[in-house]
Amino acid sequence: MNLNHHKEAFERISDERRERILEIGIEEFASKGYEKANINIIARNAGISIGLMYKYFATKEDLFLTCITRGMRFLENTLEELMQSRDKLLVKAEKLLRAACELSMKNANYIRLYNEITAEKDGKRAVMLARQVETSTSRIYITAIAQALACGDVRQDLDPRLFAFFLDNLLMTLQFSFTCEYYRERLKIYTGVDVGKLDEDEIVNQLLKFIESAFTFEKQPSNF
Amino acid sequence: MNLNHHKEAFERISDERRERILEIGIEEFASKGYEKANINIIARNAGISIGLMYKYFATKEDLFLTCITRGMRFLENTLEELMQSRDKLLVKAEKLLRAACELSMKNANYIRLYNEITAEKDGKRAVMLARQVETSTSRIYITAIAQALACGDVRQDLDPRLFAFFLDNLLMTLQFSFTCEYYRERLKIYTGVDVGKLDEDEIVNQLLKFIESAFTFEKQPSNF
Amino acid sequence: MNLNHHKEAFERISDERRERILEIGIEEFASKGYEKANINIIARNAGISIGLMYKYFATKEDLFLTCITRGMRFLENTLEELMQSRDKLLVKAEKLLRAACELSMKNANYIRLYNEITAEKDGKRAVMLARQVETSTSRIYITAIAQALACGDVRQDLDPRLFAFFLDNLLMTLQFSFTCEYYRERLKIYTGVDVGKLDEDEIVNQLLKFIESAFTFEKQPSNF
Amino acid sequence: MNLNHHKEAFERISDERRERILEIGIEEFASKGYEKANINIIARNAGISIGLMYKYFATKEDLFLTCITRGMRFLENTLEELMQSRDKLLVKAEKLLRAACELSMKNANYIRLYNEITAEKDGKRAVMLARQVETSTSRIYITAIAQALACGDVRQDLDPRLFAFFLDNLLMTLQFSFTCEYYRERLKIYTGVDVGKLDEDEIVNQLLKFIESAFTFEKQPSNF
DNA sequence: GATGAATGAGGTTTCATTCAT
DNA sequence: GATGAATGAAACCTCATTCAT
Repeated sequence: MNLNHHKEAFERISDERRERILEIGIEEFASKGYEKANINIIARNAGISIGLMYKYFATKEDLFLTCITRGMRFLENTLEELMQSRDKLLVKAEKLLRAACELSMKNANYIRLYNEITAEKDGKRAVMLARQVETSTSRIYITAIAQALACGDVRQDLDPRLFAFFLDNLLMTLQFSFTCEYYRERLKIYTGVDVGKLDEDEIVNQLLKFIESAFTFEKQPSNF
Repeated sequence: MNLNHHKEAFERISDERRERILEIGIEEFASKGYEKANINIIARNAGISIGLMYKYFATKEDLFLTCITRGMRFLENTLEELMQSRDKLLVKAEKLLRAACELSMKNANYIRLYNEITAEKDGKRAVMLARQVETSTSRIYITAIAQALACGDVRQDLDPRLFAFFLDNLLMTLQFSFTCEYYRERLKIYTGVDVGKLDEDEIVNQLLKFIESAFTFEKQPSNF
Repeated sequence: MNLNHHKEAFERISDERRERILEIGIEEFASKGYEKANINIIARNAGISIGLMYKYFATKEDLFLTCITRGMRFLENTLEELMQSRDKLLVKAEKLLRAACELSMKNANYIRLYNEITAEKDGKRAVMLARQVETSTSRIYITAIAQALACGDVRQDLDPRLFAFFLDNLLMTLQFSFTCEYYRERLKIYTGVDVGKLDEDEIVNQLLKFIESAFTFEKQPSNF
Repeated sequence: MNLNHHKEAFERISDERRERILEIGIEEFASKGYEKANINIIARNAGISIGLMYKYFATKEDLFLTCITRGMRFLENTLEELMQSRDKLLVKAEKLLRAACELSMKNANYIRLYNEITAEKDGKRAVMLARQVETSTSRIYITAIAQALACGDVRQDLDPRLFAFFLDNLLMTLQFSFTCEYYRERLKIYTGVDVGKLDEDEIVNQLLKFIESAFTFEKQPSNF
């Protein structure tokens, strides 16, 4: 699995230029989607010639993949930082949710980019992208839950892998709901609240309750 | 909100042909995405000329919207049928999860199509699509949860709208995980199990636990 | 020179339907021009099927030519009627001008159709059209002027053919100026008067002066 | 009123290429009309790719408008040069007529292009084109006639705006008659002379008489 | 005679990619 | 290294015309 989708020349340029190209690329791909994004426009907005762009990236796809790598690494780093604390799982979960809100404000494009790749149709590319993006993230979640399980902090009948999966599903959709057009409208429909007047704290609090109960309570035999 | 995106002529043709066009269209849009889908290919595969296609639909977008309407209505009907029983909420939830699995086998393309529209980038179209797709669904969930709340079947501190939202998030991602390339690989990474060898029952069972606890247990004061 | 551009079947239908088809056709060709006119729309507006249209006319061009024939014959008849009086030339001229105004109100589409054919680019079709439309008209003008010349009603140094030509040029452009989009705006620019507030009588009076002097006064030797 | 209908890139290319593109474009539009003109053919004939054509012009219409602007500016300049002399009106008129003949030989396509726009059916475009083409021209004529009126060189009862209008009508139709297919055949019919054997001088001379008398003689009371 | 569903060639436009300078 | 002019395949869409019923 090679994460390098750029040519050598791209490594030799100044950090500033490299950042600018990726930032502009992410903005374009996140706001228009892969197909509608225009590499000529990215080059212009980044202040370099299209010819130079092709000195850095062999194809549009390679530029896209490099943007993805960059964006997803950022999200991953944010996650890693949060999760390496010694907090209990649900404290981490709360931090995660708060961080998700903050990311949605400050780094919406990274999340939109993530949304774009979750809709990838090409089988091979989807597999490659998923491995690149999800491997490390999933490990972090699974490990944390496994630890919590070992400590007895969570219900003993849960499967760490699957509960990690459900947890990430909730986090992912929450982030999409704060940043991506379709999901934003969907959230509005569910809450009945107009966009902009959304009480994000209330959502986080309720989701926290949801997760907390899901993770901690085992069902007792009942007629329920 | 007009759900009719076809021309009159489309209503006059045989059911068989109408179904065929939509089926082929859904297949194309679901497998390639809107931009890469090719209406010439859809026409050819549906066994009609491109000119005739344009007698039925004014634009590629209209064909797409008609496919969406068709696919989403199917999913909605399936949901409605399930939810109109007098079962308790968690029984319904289990039925939902089982149905989601079945849908993913038999009607994968409908779900892939849904996945495609959740990545819509154009603001106005996203809003239109979300309203068309989510309005009825959200109402069904919210109503069911509100009833359960009234009956005391679920924890009293939950917000029906938000819990409906979380529930649908879990269901939606589950379905994507069974049908869409990226999500499938992601699920594989989380479970560590090779695609095809997936024990879907185990996933459903765990998710059911997850949901059940989330919905029924209120946290008691603790040092947790 | 065959003026029949329709199939036999077109002669066998009721006058009413024949009139309707031509009227609608003239409307479409006059308002959109030949290329943009849509024969399917003409059929629909005329209340017949497109198949039947092709029973009456072999091609779009044939329909167009039949519309032309019809419209131009009407203009020709109007002219003939006016000119067969025993009035002096300038009285006829005045009648012509008044008639031109009236035609522009009541039969604008015929004149717009005439305008359309004056822009014909295809050499052969242009020749055919000109012969069909101008032959009789020109003869009428030339004859009238020749008679006036013989009677001594007009200056003796004029060439009847060329003065007929100039006269018709003035009449034709006047009619275009009352009915065709470009010429209407052009007239507005020349007169400085807003469309609709145009004093058509004043224009006719001035043009009459213009023509009268042109036709009647011979230049005397002068230092002018 | 923006006369710039090209993209920036069109300004950066060599004069030679710019001229070639416009020349070829004018040729195509003049000979086939707007609808039938084919930009792929224009590009090929101009020796550039279709992609490059679209680097210069956003749409077919923009290319057309740029051709128009170019052609009409040429005609306007020619007129301006002629009319800025201190000659008396009728001397100018004669020069105009002679120039019209010459233009018809050397720059027939410009006049054919003018003919094409006079048949414009779309209201808004017609208005825009008329303003672009006729504003300056009309002013030149009107001013010249107003001056002649002030000097007593022409009859005192003429309206400068309308007589300018009539004069231009005669000039315009004369030019069309020398260059445009339909009008050429029409002229042939009026004169009875075969194309090519036309005595243009005789036409000009007669038209000069026509105009001269129209402009200089006031009708005296008569029983005419 | 009458219908209108069906055809498909052809035109406009986009944009990833190349390459001479 | 850097430029950006140039390419051309490919997609959407229109509409004159055909033909089975």
